[in-house]
Amino acid sequence: MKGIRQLAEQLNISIGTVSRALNGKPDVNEETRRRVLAAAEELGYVANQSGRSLRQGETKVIGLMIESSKETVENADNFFLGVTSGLQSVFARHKLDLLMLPCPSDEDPHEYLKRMVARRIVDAMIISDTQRVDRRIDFLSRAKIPFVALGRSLSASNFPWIDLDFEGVADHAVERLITLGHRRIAITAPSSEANLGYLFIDSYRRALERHDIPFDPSLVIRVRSSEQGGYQAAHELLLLEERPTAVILIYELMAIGLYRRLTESGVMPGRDLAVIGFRDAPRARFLQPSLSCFRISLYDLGVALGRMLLATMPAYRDFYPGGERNIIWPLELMPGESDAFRVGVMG
Amino acid sequence: MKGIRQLAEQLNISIGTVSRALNGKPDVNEETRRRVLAAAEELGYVANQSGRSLRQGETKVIGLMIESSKETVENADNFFLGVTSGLQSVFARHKLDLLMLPCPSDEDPHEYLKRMVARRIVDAMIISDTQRVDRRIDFLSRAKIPFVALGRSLSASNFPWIDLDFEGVADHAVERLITLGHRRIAITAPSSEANLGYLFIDSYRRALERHDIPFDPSLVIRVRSSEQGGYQAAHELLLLEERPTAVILIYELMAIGLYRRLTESGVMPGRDLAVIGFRDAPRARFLQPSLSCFRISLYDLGVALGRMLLATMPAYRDFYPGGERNIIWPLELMPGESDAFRVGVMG
DNA sequence: CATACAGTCGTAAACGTTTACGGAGTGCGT
DNA sequence: ACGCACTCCGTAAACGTTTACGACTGTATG
Repeated sequence: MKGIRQLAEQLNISIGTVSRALNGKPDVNEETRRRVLAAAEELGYVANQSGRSLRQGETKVIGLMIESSKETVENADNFFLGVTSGLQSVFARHKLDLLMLPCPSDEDPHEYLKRMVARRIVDAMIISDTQRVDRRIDFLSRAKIPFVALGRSLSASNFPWIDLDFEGVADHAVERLITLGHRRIAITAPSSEANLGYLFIDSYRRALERHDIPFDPSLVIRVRSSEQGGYQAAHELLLLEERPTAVILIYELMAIGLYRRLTESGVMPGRDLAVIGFRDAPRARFLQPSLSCFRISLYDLGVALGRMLLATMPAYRDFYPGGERNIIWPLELMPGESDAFRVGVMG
Repeated sequence: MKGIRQLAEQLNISIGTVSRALNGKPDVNEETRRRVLAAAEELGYVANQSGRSLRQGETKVIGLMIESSKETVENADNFFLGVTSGLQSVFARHKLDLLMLPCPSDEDPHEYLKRMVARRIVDAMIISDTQRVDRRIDFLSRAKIPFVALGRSLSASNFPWIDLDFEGVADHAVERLITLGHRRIAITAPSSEANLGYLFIDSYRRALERHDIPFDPSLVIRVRSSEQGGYQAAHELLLLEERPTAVILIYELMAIGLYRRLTESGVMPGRDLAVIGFRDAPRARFLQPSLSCFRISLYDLGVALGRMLLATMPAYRDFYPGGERNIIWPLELMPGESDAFRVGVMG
C-alpha cells in the first residue's frame, strides 16, 4: 500500500531489484521476478504514476481534448466515444492510457491546452474542432509536443492531421443531386469559425460551377448543427422566394428538426425536397423517410489517428513506419429514401 | 522551461520562496511575489504536476469514468458532456480539473478503475452506469477513495450517489396513461445488468397493480436503448396478439426507430399508440409527432454531483456542509403530441 | 538592554520511482 | 592461481515540487 518500498521489504529485496523485476528488465533472476510479480499481485501494488512520471519525464497518457461548447453538446453523438475505441485499441498495445480532457466552455481552448500541457499531465495530444486559424496548433508545434489534429487548419504549414472528406462529400452530393435533375440545391454550414464549414461550402460551390450552375449565397444556410438547427434551416428554406428542390445537411441529426418543420408546412421530405446528410450514423436509417447519408467508420478513424500520433512520437515511431502525415478520411454514401426521386423531367 | 529552479535562478531567489510566492503562502513579501508572478507569466511557467503530486500526495484531478460499451456508444447523446459542464463549474472554484476516463470496452471496468486509482492519476472519482452489484463501489469504499456514483446499486450499504428518479418517471407515466384511458401499457428496459432497468420495471409494476392492472411480463420489452432498439421494440410490440395501446420508452431516441417501424406497419404513433419517453432532450420535441418526454437538467445534475463529491473530501468538506448523501433526481414532464389522445371511451 | 515577535527568506528533506554504476558471486579457461 | 565474462543485485542519485525548520533582520515590549 505504501509503495515499492513496502513490497521490497516484504520480499527482503532492494527496491531497485523490485522495480527492475516489475518493468521486465533483463538483469533479474527469473525466480526473483516470479516472486516479485506474485507479491505485487497479492498486495495489489501498482506503481505511483507521479513518481514514475517525475523520474522518466513521461506520463504514458495521451490526451484527447474535446470542447464542451454549446454546439458540441447539442449535436453530441457517439462521435468521440466511437473514435475513442479505435484509439484505445492502438494505445493498449503500448500500455498507454487515453484520457479525455473536456475544455470548460468558459475557458479559452488555447489557454486550457497550455495549462494541461504545462502541467505535464499528458505526453501527447489529440485535438479536435480545429478552427480556421488555431493557435493551439502553433503552440503545440513550437513546444514540440507530439500531437495530431482531427481537422485541417490554415495554421502552421505542416502538421499531422486527419480530416473528414468534406470536399468529397459536398462534391458527391451535388453530383448526385444534379444527376437526379436538381438545379437549385441548398446547403447548411455551421455558424462557427470551425474550418470544416469553409471546406464544405467551397467544394459545394466548385461542384456547382462545374455544371454551370451559379453559386447563390442565399442557399447557404448557417445554423447550428443540431435538431434545432435543422428546424431552423427548414424554416429559412421555406422563406426563400424560389424554393430549392434539394438540401445537403452537414450533420445528420439535423434531419429530425428539418423533417419536422417541413411537415408542418405540408412539404414532404423525400418527395417535395431531397435531403442528403453527413456524418456517421446508421441511425439515419431509422428516420422516415430514411436519410441518404455519408457514413464514417469511427473505429477505423480512431485507429488511424492513434497510429499517426504514435508515428510522431520518438519512443514509438519505429512501430509505425511509413505512415502518411495527412489523411483525408473517405466517407461512404449509404443511399436512403430521402433523395430517391427525380425532378424537373419536363425540363 | 526547466522548472522552478530556472525561475528562481533568473530572479536570484531561492526556489522555496518562488514556490511560496506562486502558491499564495503568506510569508513572502508582496513585492517579491509580484516579481515572481510576473516572471512566471512571462516564461509561461506552470508547475509540473508530477512533482507537485508526488510531494503533496494529491493530484487536483477528479476522474469521471465512462464506459464505452457498445450500448453507451450507440445511445450516446449529450449526456456526459452536459453533466461535465455542471461538474466543471463547481470544480473550477477549487482549481480542480476534471478528466474523463473512458474504460476500454474490452477491459473489465473494475480492473480499469483499480488501475487508474492505484496509479494515483486522480484524487476522486465519479462513476456512472452502476450495475446491480458493482464491485467498484466496494473497492472505492474500502480503499477510502472519495467518490460519488451516478446511479444506485445494491452494493455496499451507505455510499454517496445521485440517481435519476426512474421510479417517479415510471409511476408518473403509468398514471398519466391510465388517466388517458389506457389499460394495456408496454415498457422498454435495457437488456444489460444496469441497475436502472430493475428500478424502472419495479416501479412500473407497482403503479399498475395500484390500479388493479395485472403485470404482464410479455409487455416488458428488453432491447438496446438506441434507435435500433426502438425499431426492434416496435417490431416486438406488433407481434403481440393483444396489442398494447401505449408504450413507455426508457430512452428518448428510441422513438426514432419506434416511429419508423410503426409507420411501416401503418400504425400511427400518437394516434394508434401512445408513446412516452425518458431522459433529457429538447430534441424529443422535434420528432413528429413530438415526444412526450421526461426531461433532465444535465447542468444542474452535474453541479449536484460535484458538490456531493467535494463534500466527501476532507480538503473541501467545509465548503459544502449539510448536503445530503443521496439524491433522487427529479425529472420534469414535457408534454408532447405522442400521447395526446384518449382511448377506450367505449369502456 | 534583554527579550519577544513579526516579517521574510534560504536550506534541506521528503514524496515514489527508475536507472547508471559497481560489487559480489559463480563458472570457466588458461 | 589468476583473469575474465556473466549473472544478479544493492546503492544512491535524480526527477520537480512543497514545506518544516531555522536564520536573519527590524521593531516593539518588558
